[in-house]
Amino acid sequence: MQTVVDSPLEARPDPDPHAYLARLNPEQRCAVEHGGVGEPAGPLLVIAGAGSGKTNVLAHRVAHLVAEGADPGSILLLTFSRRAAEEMSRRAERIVRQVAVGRPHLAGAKLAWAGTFHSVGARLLRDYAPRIGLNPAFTIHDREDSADLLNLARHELALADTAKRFPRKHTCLAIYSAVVNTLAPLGEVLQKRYPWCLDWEDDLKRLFRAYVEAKQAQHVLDYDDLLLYWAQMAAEPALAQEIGAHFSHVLVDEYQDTNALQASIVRALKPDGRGVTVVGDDAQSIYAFRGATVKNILDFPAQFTPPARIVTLERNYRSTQPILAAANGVIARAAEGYGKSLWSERESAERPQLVSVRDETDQAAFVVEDVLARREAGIALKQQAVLFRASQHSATLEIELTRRNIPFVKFGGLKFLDAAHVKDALAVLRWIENPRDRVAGFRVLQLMPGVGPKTAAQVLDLLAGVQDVAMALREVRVPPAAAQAWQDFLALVDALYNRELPWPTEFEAIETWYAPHLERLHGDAEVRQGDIVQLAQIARTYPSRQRFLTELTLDPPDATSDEAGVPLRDEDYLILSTIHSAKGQEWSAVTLLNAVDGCIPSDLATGSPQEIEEERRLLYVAMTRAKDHLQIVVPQRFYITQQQGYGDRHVYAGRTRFIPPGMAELFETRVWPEAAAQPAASPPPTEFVELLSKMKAMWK
DNA sequence: CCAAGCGGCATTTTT
DNA sequence: TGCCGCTTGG
Repeated sequence: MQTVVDSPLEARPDPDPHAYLARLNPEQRCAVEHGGVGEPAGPLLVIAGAGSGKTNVLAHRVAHLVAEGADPGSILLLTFSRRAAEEMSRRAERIVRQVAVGRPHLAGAKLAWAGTFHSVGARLLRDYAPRIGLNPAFTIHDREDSADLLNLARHELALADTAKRFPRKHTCLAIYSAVVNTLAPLGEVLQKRYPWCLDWEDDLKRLFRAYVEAKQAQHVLDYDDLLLYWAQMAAEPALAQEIGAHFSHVLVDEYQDTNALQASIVRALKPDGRGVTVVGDDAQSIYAFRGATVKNILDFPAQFTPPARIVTLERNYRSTQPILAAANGVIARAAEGYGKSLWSERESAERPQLVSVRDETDQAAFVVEDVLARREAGIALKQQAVLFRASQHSATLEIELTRRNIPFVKFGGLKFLDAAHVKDALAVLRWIENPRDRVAGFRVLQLMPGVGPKTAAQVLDLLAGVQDVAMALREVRVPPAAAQAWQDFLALVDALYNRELPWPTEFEAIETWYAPHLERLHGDAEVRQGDIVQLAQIARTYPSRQRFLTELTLDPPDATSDEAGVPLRDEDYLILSTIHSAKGQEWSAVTLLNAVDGCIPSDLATGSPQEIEEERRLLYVAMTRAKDHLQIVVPQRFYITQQQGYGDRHVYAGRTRFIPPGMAELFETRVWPEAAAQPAASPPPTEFVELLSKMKAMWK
């Protein structure tokens, strides 16, 4: 941890130690300088419209705090994604370096605590584990693992075979997670969001209790635990003081997307709000489904006495004025929210386009044509993004891009870590790391032929509480069919436990062991083997097994591309992204797919007025990603899959309700393909082209 | 006790 | 349509 000497600054006069402040506009500067020198100032809320230089302001504020004497090691910067944390740290550190001229103690300042709520939570919990009765080597379960563990508990409680259908594992987990993240009682959550599960309230309670016990017995934490334990820890008088004092300043980005639990953490760290800065935009709140609540940002100022200071940033540096006008039009029709109108000095004659196409096939063709045209005009593919509401909506386009050999990278949606074979390989590693992890063990054991759930459970029971796992495994009797595979497995376990292979080598041993199983279990073993190789490559970039497992779970690779492996950095590729994953980003040109009712708003989200409002904000977020060019594509015919009443279904859907006819003048409307030009009145050209001989010449 | 085959059902966004 | 989970055959 870097410490800044808290002594009077160098006597040598600096030309202008605050030159970095000159780059900011008055409101930004207000936010950056809030509080001045000395004791941490009172709470600050920055309402930062889209593209208003929010990242820049936050980075400048951090740098300013450091320049004014704050210890960079005691600044806590909480962001929404790791990407955002890295970007923010990079910028802040760069500004600090500029300030550091003549002040050597600032030169190497590093932000020690920048990350997502979850990753910071994980780090703190490992540090404090011994003091709260947690095993510091705990492993972290992702959503799938959590659901699996919940499922094991569900079966043990015999809730699976009730006459009426008990909620499925993912539903159970969603309910559990909602309760934890919203800090609301189970009954209320069921009433509001899962009314069809109301009958099961008591059984769910039993289930969740068993789930919590299982996690504790197995030294496992799920995503929610990282926040929950942190919140509990920070609220415990014995620890609150200490943890709170550890951080002189707490800055939270994207505050509109935090949930009640996260807000409680911030409150617990800094009960009087001194040193707290939160930044967000209520118009961009799009994570209610994850328990986020706009209330957090709306109620923030009044939580404190005196209330938090509010600074609003409305000047947009990103988009052209016509794009902003259209986006403002969408959000102005919202039912509620801070009235706020972005403005920009970036004039342009080009209005955003509403492009009407026949169906999704045409939509894909249009996008490809247009993207290529823009690239010809000098806008690199990387500067162009195609956005959509749901991950699968890009399927048709992905096929077309692949067919036309246009490289792309897709953000959002699941993928890599959810593939069965990737999970298999990781499960081995996780089980070695934490032999009590039943989900991991259960999965690994069943990889062997002849071993099913029953045998696996028996083995795990046998291992429970045993000190020397490798030894205990030797005592296990397995069905004859598993004999050979079992020997190989024991050899692997021995190698991993006793010989203590250095870290990345460990993974190679697993790779070798897994290969034959992969071959046997999957038809397309070769493709999957490629993923394992890629996983091994990723593994190599981490310093230890624990870091690898933790960080992979908390920050899974979020991009997938058409080829195995992400294209090289210097290559040019088109960006495909869900709107959610596009948050905080910007591109020169943005194309939004499927702007039809049923898609935005999603048919699945039209239950309550609040849900519909969130869909509106989603559209707003998508539109405000564009700097220079914005196109909104409206297919006339929309293909629906995965809906009741199966089979191919085309739905004739209208344009999204968020762009009603009254807004037409804000857009340029366009139809693609253009109506065919009049059939040529002139006679067809008579010139004869000799192609045939060329064909032959190719093979000469 | 395992693996394969069959029927029922669902929905999206992610740390 | 494809996943999940249950039933049946070995």
